[in-house]
Amino acid sequence: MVKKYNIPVEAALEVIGGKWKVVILCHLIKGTKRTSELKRSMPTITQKMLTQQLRELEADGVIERKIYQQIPPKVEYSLTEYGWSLKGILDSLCAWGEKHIERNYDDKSLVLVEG
Amino acid sequence: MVKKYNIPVEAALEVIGGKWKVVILCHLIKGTKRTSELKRSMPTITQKMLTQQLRELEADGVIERKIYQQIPPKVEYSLTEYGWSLKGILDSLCAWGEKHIERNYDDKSLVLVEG
DNA sequence: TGCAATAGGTACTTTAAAGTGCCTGTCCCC
DNA sequence: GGGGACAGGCACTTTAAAGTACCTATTGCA
Repeated sequence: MVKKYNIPVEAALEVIGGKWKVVILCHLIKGTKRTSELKRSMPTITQKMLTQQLRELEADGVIERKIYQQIPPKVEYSLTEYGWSLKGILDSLCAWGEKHIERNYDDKSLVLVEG
Repeated sequence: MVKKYNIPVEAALEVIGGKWKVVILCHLIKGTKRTSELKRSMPTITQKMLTQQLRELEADGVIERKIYQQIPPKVEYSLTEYGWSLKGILDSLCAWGEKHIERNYDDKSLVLVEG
């Protein structure tokens, strides 16, 4: 039985919905990142959630995982060509988030960590 | 204590995140809608979730609630000016969802209800 | 007279998302 | 030889999101 959508946008939400995926993609849009770099960029994500979300994004074809056969392990994540088709959405979301903060808080350093 | 964001896009997700808000906004972008119209457009949402999400969107200033003092009750929802600043994001999300379905399914009528 | 339509409210329960804690293995450095 | 960096896996638990069920009120209509 195939998943049914009442409106096509639900298909997009299935790929980038949830608490972390958009954030991860916003980091990867700035360039290829190692697992540990991503983790440092997202201090509150757990190792498990990071791996899980990366796996799902990979399964949906929007990111790519490159393993370097070395010790200690090195794994890099980057957007696929298909993932780059999300760039417009991600850029707009980031910009809107900034404007939203400016609109709602006089001093945005109050809401942005290390801001 | 104020909520802290590690990256501004998190502020956007707080407003339009979750299972229903983007879908609701995608309907309202087509024009003002009554509660019952929204409900009919989203057959699987429950009355409670619809009301709850509408209240939150209203509290965030992206939609407006207009009550007509009549019996039976009539309530209309529409985007506020601030809500319209989301138009670009919503349009792109809808378009991406459509392309994603076309990319992943040969026959999109299989995944779109009443499609 | 009894039901449908309208737009909810509220208490409770379920389920899915997210988080915790502990485990692997190898190499380098102190 | 103990600890950290690296990239996870796995079992379990917690919490937040979502869903169910039942309640309000008024009017018109069959």
